[in-house]
Amino acid sequence: MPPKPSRKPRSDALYNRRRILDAARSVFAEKGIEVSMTEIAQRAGVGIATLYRHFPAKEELLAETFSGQLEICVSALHAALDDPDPWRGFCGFIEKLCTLQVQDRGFNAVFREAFSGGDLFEKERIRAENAFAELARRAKAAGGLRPDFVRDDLTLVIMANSGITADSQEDALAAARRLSSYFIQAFSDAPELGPLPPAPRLGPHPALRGIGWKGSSVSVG
Amino acid sequence: MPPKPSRKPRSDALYNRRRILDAARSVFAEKGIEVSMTEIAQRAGVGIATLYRHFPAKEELLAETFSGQLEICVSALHAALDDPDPWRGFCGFIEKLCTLQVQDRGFNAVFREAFSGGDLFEKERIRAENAFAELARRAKAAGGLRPDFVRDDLTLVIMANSGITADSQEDALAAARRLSSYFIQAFSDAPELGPLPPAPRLGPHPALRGIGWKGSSVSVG
DNA sequence: AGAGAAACGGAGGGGAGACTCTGGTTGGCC
DNA sequence: GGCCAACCAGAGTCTCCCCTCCGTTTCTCT
Repeated sequence: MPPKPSRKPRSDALYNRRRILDAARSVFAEKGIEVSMTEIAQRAGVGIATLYRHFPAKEELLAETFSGQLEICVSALHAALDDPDPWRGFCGFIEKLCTLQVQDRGFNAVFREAFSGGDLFEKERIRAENAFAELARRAKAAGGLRPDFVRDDLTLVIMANSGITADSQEDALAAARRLSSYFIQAFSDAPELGPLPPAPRLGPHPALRGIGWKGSSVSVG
Repeated sequence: MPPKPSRKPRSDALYNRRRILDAARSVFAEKGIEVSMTEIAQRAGVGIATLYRHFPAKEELLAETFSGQLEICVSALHAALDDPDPWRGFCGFIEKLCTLQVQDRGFNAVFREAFSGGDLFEKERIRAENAFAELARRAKAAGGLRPDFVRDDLTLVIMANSGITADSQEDALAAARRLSSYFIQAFSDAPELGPLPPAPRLGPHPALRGIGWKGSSVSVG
């Protein structure tokens, strides 16, 4: 189809689009990608039809919302590649990845999905995987990373980290830090007993839930 | 309420109850706890009302279905405590735990929920946590387990392992084995570069999905 | 074998969420 | 300033899922 020279979009449309994306980012980050489109529209202060005019399906809203986060991830990877010490860059990237992932429930889900078979960001994922493979190669050559580390271990880290949840940001962050620290020590080819970050408070937290059935306890009615 | 001396249940009722539990176990294991009650009833070969007669709420069906799995877990913990080498028992338990969890998607979700704040198996969870703390104490005292390992690190392992998925049982099992091996090496107080289990094939697997929106790709209709 | 209660099965109530249809409203170009 | 298309908003549809009501079947006890 030829590029229809449609007039440039109206200013209110651009304004609403921005508001929708901001609302979606914050709501997805806080509650995950299962929140309803209605809730996002309310948070953005627009009608549900306006939301669907800009993003005809939820998946497109997700893609648009998290492409920025993905860019942050990719630039963290490039920063790691620019580090003169590849092993230090590798460790920093693992930590940054875990941190980014745990601070945004929506990004966590989308990112995990992308690395476990989804096709949402397939092109970007493959580019990032290749860059990471290069980082791992250098870290093995320069020393620090164990030689039997493989590319799929990155997926393992992402999947494992995606399981981390807590009812407060601080707890989740502490858990992600501790997990990444354990991973890094396990990935090291000369493991010494380095100090771990403080232990996270993970459970029990009676206020979480999240499976979604009706009754809240086992009381038989 | 006094124990009403109701007559013993009918044979067909017991038969159906057994069929329902078998079907629930297999369907939950295969597809997770989000499957509909209708699907479980069909798999069991009973009507939906029969299912609800035996288990008035989905939560009760889950509890009944997975109490057996939990028992397996607890007995694995006791076996670990009976091992004359506490560190070996500890490592075996971590591996067994990861294996059990990844082989059953339903158990994975329920177990993860129990350890991250749910109250479904709260009593059993607390008992198991205390037993595990004793195992960890012995493993520290006898040598093997690093001294800064804490009880909540068990929750960390469970949460991390709950993130593992793959589209085949073998891949998931391989991933869980590799993850638990990494964990054990990170938990060791005298880490030596032991061999890892073979690397898992985790992604990309185009057939997974699991988020649950309508459109399957980004094609604008 | 026959009565009666327990169990069975499917239709449907109630709610939630993704997505559209129909008017009213407003910004951009002449 | 005026026209008109683009835009906005809420009510409505369609589907799915948890759970219940009621007529029918089947087991059990005598």
